[in-house]
Order: sequence, then C-alpha cells, then structure tokens
Amino acid sequence: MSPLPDNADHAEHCADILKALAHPLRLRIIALLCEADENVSGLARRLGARQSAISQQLRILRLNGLVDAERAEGFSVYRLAEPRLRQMVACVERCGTPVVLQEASNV
Amino acid sequence: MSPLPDNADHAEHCADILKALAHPLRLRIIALLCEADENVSGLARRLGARQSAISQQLRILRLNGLVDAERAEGFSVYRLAEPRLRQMVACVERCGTPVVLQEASNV
DNA sequence: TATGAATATGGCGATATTCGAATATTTGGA
DNA sequence: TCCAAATATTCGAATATCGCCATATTCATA
Repeated sequence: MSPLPDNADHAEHCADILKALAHPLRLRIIALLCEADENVSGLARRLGARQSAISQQLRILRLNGLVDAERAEGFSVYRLAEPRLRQMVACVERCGTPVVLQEASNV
Repeated sequence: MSPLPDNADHAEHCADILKALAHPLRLRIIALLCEADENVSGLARRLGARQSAISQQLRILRLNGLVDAERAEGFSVYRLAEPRLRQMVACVERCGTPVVLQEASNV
C-alpha cells in the first residue's frame, strides 16, 4: 500500500519534514502561519520569544521548504510554502490531544 | 483557533510525537505497523535493517507511547498504540510527495 | 550618505542522537 | 536442566542539535 516502508529515500524525505516540525517553537510558528501570514517581530511578540530565536527557526523552516518570505514595507512577511502543512498541523494536534478531551469537544 | 500557538505545553507534547516519528527507520516501522502487526525479526527482514537497530527504534517508539508489544509464540509482536497515527502517516506521506506526482495519481 | 529599525548570521558550550558491535536477557522446546 | 532462537540492552565514538549572545546585514527614510 503505502510506499514508505519500501522506499527509503521517500522515508528520509518525509522524516526531514517531520524533523523540521519537531520543535516546539517551530511547530508554534507553523501553527500561527497556518492562520495568517506574519512577520518576524510579530511572531516574536505573539510567541514571547526573542527575535533571534524566531529568525533562527524560520531559517530552518525556510531551508526545509516549509515557509517562504517576502519583503513588504520594511518587514519580512513569512507564509506557509506548503498548504498541505495545515493538514499536518491539524493531524498532529489531534494526535497530541488525549482521546478524552477530543470526544468531549465532539471532534 | 488552534491551541498550539498559545499553549506551549501542548506544542511540546506534539513536538515530542513528531520527533519520535522524525527518523527514517522509525517512520518506516510505523508505516508497516499501520498495515499489520509485526514482530521484530519480521520488521528487520522487511526493512533490511539489523535486529538491534530495529529493537532500539522500537524502544523509542514504545517509550513515546506510539507502539506497544505483546508476546506471542516466542515473538514480540508490535502494533500501533495510537490508531490516529494512520492519519499522521498518510498526511506526512502526502506532504512529502511532490504535487506533480500526487495529481498524476489523482489523489 | 547616515541612521535606526528589522532581520539574519556566526560562534560556542552543552546536550542529545545515531549506529554498530558486543553482550545480556527472555522464552519455548528437547 | 540445557540449548538455541528471539529480543533487549549497554557502550562508545561520531555527529547533530539546541539555546544563547553578539554582531552583521538589509532596507526604508531622513
């Protein structure tokens, strides 16, 4: 069925995507960008993190092709480079939520 | 909307799940277990990996609550501990597949 | 061109991961 | 009980990642 078990290259590529997401701050950045584009200082403010930390993690996300940036009015506005990430985020969020809570909210 | 950006604890927990998946061999193990339960040597054979490598990665998956094992006829049979992982795997697999190929297969 | 805000990068110590080899443990059957 | 297959664990060296500070770069505007 799934090509993943037999295709080591594909597995490696998918693992790279997961690895890029597998960091609390990066995951929260991505989750914010799922809702709307945002610039660096906006992200830093909303996440309560230092600018350099945000910029560092954005670089990693950029190098992995998960986000891209555009300069606008003096700001670097970041956005999701891959719309399918919204599914990913929703998925991991469900996985990380105890079943009890999930049923309670009737999802 | 999503609780991820504002809830650092939840983000950390989700990142842990992603981290557990973010390894080529572990991802392929999970992908196999999505289809059917399997024992250690079966996994090693089908993935062309050493027994100790499989066992090591299974331990990590076990400690993270992604799989669990049951002894049967002399073998340790592993299975998914979390059915929602099937969605996760399908999701990351789509994300890791170039759009071109995806459209070609009409998904 | 000079300035300041916004962003990006370099470097570094500490910590964590990875993989193979060797070894230990568990288990079922003779 | 003893053996052999199946699985698990330990160890060490190479590598990678993290978090943070300091600094560099970019860019719009004066």
